[in-house]
Amino acid sequence: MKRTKSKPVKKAAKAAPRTKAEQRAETLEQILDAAEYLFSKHGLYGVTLRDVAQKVGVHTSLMHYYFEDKFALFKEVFVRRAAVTSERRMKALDQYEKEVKGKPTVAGALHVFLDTDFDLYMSGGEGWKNYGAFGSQLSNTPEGGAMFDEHFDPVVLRLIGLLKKALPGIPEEDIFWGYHFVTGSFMHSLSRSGRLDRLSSGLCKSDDLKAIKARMADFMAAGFSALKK
Amino acid sequence: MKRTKSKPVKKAAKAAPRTKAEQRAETLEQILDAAEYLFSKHGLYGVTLRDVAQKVGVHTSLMHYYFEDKFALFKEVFVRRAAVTSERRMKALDQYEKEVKGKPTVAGALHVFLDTDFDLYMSGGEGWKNYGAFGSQLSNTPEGGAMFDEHFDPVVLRLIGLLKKALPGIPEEDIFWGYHFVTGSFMHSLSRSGRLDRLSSGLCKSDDLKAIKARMADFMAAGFSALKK
DNA sequence: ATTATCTATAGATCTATAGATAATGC
DNA sequence: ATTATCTATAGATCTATAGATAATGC
Repeated sequence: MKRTKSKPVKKAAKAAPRTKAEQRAETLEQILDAAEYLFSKHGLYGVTLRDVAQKVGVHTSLMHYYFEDKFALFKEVFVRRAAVTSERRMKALDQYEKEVKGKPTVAGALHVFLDTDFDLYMSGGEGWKNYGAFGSQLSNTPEGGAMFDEHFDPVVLRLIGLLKKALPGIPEEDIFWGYHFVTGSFMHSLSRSGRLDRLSSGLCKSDDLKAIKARMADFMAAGFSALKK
Repeated sequence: MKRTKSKPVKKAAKAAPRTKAEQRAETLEQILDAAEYLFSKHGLYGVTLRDVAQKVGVHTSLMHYYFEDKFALFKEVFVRRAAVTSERRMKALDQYEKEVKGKPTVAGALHVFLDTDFDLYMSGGEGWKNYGAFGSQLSNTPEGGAMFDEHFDPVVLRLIGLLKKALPGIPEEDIFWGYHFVTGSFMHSLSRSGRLDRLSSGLCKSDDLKAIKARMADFMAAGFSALKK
């Protein structure tokens, strides 16, 4: 199963970068973008450093100039945007709690947690879409586990805290299970795998994040209410 | 990131198989089991034919005797159990519809669809658990899409049909979106990634399919009810 | 003077095939 | 006589490094 190689993405007539620092930053970003795209399609082991270099339009050995090895590149792809989304969500949850004066609802907290990220993936450009697919693959992977923990657990625990406040009668483990369902659906949505398109004969498009955002938080909030026995 | 090689799994003192057909079947099964395990950990590209051969305890070239190439082996791992689960679920849904005399409920249909499979993964032994992790990785992958479609769409459309009956007022696309959420959570559960264990400080175990089965169908059924506007 | 990029290449896999050997089957 | 398994090996990558060249920086 030979994969079709993608065309180099580097601009033919690149405006000469002024300083070395700028050039470094530019090349780094191009490498990370190319790697992100390729990893999102084929995973860590399905991409070679040569693939990445070719897509950027530079020599393979440059990969080792900027990154220790392939796994270091992979981790950097993960970390680069993980910091952005975590911070955004954390701030949004802080603000939400302030707005509701410490009395959150399940639907409210879920809307903030999910919609904030959906907005980012919807309007952040190709890079963020690729990152979503990249992360969704990783999330169902043993290798991915540890990376998610380190970078996302703080925000997730922030959300869990709000859900506990909103659901005082519910056993803690039920809230974790509820979150487990939420994150599975959310990650699957970011994969935009195209399965739903074929399953529904085109009625729904799996890359229609707007449609998903419009439904997901309320769907899940209702689910939480079913945990009350 | 060198992975630790797993020990060969072949019995030291294997009871000599009687016929060639039996021997063939036995070896095939060992190869598929080993491949299933390894693919579930590292994905298609993260496993070499040599890895599989070593785990079985035979020579690499035997892989090519039994399978055209690596992808053929991968597909066979997928197909082997896909047929089993699809048929089981299909029968269970048929029986359910008969029992309720053509008047299904959302919760009822989801319980049959999900619990039937959870039972299989819970009591089917190591092989089925590995297959669950294998499939969950695949489900968020572009490569996986097409394979799922072919083998699972019929049962899924059977479920969708029941949900439509149970929710006559709801637009068809909402039902597909609801299913999208269900399958994301379900597949994530089969990954048993261990993330939830760490997130919840051990309160929940991601391989506790019994706990998931006890909550998921009702959680999702409540979610569907939120789609009514 | 320092840093970004490329050339050349070693060493380690990996896939796949041809052909030999060992075990079952009439 | 046929089929299961192994030996040996070709050819194609892949990662990683050493050292050269080209571009910026004082």
